[in-house]
Amino acid sequence: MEPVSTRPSFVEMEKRILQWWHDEGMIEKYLHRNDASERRWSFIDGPITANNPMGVHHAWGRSYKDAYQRFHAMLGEKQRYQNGFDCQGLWIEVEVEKEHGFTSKKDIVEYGVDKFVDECKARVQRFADRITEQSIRLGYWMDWDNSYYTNSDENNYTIWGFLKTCFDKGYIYKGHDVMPWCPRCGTGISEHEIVTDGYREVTHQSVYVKFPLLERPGEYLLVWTTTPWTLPGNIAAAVHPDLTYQRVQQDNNGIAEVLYVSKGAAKVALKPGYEELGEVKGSDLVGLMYRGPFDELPVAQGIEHRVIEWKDVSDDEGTGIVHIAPGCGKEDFGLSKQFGLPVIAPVNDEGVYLDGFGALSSANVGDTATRDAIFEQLRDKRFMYRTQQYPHRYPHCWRCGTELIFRLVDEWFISMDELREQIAEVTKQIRWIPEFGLARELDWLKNMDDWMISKKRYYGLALPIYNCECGHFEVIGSETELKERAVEGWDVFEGHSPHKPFIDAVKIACAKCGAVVSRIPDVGNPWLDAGIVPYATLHYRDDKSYWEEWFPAAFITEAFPGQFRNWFYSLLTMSTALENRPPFETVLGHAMVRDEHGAEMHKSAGNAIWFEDAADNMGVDVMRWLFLRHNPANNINFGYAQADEVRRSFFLTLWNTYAFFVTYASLDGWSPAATAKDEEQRAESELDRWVLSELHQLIETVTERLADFDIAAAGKAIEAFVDDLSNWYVRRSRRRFWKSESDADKGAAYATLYECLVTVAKLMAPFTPFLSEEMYQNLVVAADGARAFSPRGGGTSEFVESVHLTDWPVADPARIDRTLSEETRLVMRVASLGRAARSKAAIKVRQPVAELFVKLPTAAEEAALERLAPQLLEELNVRELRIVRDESDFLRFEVKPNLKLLGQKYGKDVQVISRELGAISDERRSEIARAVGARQTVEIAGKTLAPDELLVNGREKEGFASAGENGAVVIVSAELTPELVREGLAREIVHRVQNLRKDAGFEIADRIRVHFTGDDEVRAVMSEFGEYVRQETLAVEVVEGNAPAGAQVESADVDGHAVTLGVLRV
RNA sequence: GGGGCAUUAGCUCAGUUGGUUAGAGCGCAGUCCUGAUAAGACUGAGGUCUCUGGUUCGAGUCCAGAAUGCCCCA
Repeated sequence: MEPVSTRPSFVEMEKRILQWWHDEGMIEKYLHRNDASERRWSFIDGPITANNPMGVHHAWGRSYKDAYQRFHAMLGEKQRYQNGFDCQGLWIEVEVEKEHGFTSKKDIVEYGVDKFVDECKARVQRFADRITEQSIRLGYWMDWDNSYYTNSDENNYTIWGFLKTCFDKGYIYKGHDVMPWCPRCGTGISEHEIVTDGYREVTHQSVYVKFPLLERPGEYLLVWTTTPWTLPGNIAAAVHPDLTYQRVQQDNNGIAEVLYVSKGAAKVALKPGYEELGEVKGSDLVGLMYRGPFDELPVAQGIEHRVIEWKDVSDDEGTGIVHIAPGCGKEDFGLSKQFGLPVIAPVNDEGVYLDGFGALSSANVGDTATRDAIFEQLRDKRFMYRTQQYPHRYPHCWRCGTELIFRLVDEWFISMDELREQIAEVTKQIRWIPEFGLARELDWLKNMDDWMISKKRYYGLALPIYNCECGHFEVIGSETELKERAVEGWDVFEGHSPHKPFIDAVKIACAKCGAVVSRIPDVGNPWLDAGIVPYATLHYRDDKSYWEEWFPAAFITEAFPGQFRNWFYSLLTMSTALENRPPFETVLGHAMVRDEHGAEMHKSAGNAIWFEDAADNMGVDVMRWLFLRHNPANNINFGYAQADEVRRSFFLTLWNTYAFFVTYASLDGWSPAATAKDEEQRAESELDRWVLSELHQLIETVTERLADFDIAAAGKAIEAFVDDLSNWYVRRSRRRFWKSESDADKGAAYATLYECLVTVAKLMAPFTPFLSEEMYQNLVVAADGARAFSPRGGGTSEFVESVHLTDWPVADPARIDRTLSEETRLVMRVASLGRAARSKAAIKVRQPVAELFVKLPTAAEEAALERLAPQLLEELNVRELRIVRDESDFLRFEVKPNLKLLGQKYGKDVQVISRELGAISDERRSEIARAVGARQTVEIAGKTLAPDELLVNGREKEGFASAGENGAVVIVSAELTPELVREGLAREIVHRVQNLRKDAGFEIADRIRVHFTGDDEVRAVMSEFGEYVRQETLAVEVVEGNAPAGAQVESADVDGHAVTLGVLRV
């Protein structure tokens, strides 16, 4: 074994191991270790967007992906290890547009769609390569040469097949509707994309407008809108028929005007100073005709404006009279169909007014100048009432940030009418972690609209929809079908991927009228690309038996914000339509990464942590541990402070235990080959038996928690074990390792600690692949123990060169002794109380005390403590343990009602019993305590109480240093004899000599000579305990007198005695 | 506007079917332990368990309402 530094650099270690893995082809060996296995575990990777480098938030999900796959690999299950990249869609187009400084779709067309699409593909490849590198640095072991790309032909054609199935079932239709639209990107944005990512708080200049009533000169409807650009599209005004409206009179520059406004809105909407003339019902206004604000425009000729009724009108904001522009709002469009209203669609796909809008034509609705021009016109035409700054949440394009508009368009949809229920049924067959995921998904399914699958863009799935002018449309389901149906352009397309522009060269003949039909120019919604993955990557089209073998996925995991309506939704929808089966059995969702103070990470805020920086500063094992031990349902506060906490309190604790082992085992020339003969001996050590019991319980727990997708609990169990191992097992066993003779007990200690360390390395391999490998290489491979060691003590036949090629540890029930675990827990608790008692008595632990008195609630605990007394006495530096059974001079008693039992039995009389017990005398209390101890009944407040209906606790009396909890009381005798004081002084001197050795930089095995001077007491101590000091400090002799030159010397006051100590290496 | 979740120490969070003195980690103060330990132990300071009402012998826990925050859907 190589020496182990106690000042490790985990980052350097990771880089060294990464290189070693690479040199040895270790990933390949891992990927194929279970090729011959009959057992399968199917994980499907949700494609990561190959549009930017990977961030630390991706590292969270990828830590889960890697850890669970590693776990199942160690279980011997065959896997596919296929990573995926999401490679098509608007997000990539937007970035490529930015690179070129494009501002609109026209720029793309001028540049050339073919070149543009090629650049999108190139960008995707660039970032896929980058993410691959980063993932490898994370220790993520995947079949990197076999990653899937959603822009692949297979992925696209499999979606074609899905769309064809939908078409055959009659789900596909062309919709004519008002949809959210991004004027910059020139495409519709589906509601799936808006809901969370899209809404932002903005302030708009809203406007109150007067619509003059035709039949009532001088009277006006007051309407309000936050989108003034829609006013030229106004057709109607809607009121709630049951709402009360006020007629008010107000002076406008000397002219009295009568305004209609809902009663509830009047105060907020109206300018101050008006006279109430009366009230009318909304239904009274219905049917009134008014003059529109832009009636002079060519497009408005012949349009009549009237008041309609609409139950959704409220007067919470605005005026209670709603401006209706059917070409500019979803509900408005619905009303136009209901009332047979005409529709004016004012803008083109760039948000620019069409011809026929007078001075507004060619103006962009996104410009404030356009808005101001509209306001100016309203003032000129005396329609303006007033404007008002209005803050509200408004949808924006989730990719480019432009404010969306609502626009009448033709888009293609998958109808959810029939699918909705089926998807819900499929969804219920899946295990959702956290559990609320199921409800969340079902809620989405219940409320979602039809799936808008078209996008008027360039780089994406070519929707295989062929829409003939005769009204007939068809969906092509595969490349072969397209070839068969092609009537022209196949030669142009052949050899290209099914992307624009080449795919568009292919035309088919209309099945109905025979006309030559082009593909619709639209591309597909990118979630189609990701949702088809369980089919496309598993050879659904060309190898059904392979597909059946791996479908459905046992497990998927992603960050859940957004995915309920994105990836999870598209997976469920597509699989339901194709096979009516769940595409995955279990889904683990995790929350978001925040900065170390809980704030959202933003590039602009400067609090984002780059993956590479985190890897180079905290190390990826620490990063993985941070993520994996966290409750996935909660956001994680991620930063260097948290990382350092993990590194110090967990990694270093484990590492130092490991370093301790290697140091002493090397010193003693211990080898794991000796394990077998140590086996018998260690059965005799309570400590060995205990820690092995804990270890095998740990194996059980970690195995079970990982199998149940609860890796955080597994991680916390490992942390707890490492803490016990270091702070109890090693601490209590230290002298066994340290003693100079190499006896059987020492061998047992080495064998035990060795088994613990090697097993923990394996259990941690899915979490911290680097640290585990480092420990395994040194403990097992370097020690040539791979052949000789197995946890069971026998020899293994095969040399296993990496921890990641080993089998998962199996718990040995024979090793588990739960009673011993509990008993040791009791000793630890009593030790803790003992330290507290010492602390109260102000007697430091180095000072021996004569007696420790312990009162325990049960006889079983008393027996256990007596049996394990050596551990306790040594830990607390006490000569004798005295179990206190009856009330004694040290104790007084507390007697309390057992409310849980008494409450159920006596109801409100428990108050009487409680009062009575609180008021009894000390003598009576002692009597009761004795009676309860003897299992006798007790009379309280006229009730006969069973012993278990009272709780008796011992408490210390005044004047004794003690501590207690849960019925256990621990007292130390504070009386120190001169002999004890001298021994304490001897121990103090030993401690100081040890520190001098350390300060002098001596090796652990170095022999020294100790020189001392001091007063009579010191001299007496040295004559009595000199041999003890010598042995403890590895001194060849302890001599009185000043140390020679070159010695490490310290003069100090030790417990009131001036002492000078010097140490010299011999 | 509708629905869901949350609110516990300075910060981040646990808290079992309602039960006796509400916990942990970090941070703070002091003491101690240590030839593996940059770790650890003990003690202390720090809580109107968001508020109001109700059910109950008894509420951090159950119910209703309010406030605040987050999420989902309009």
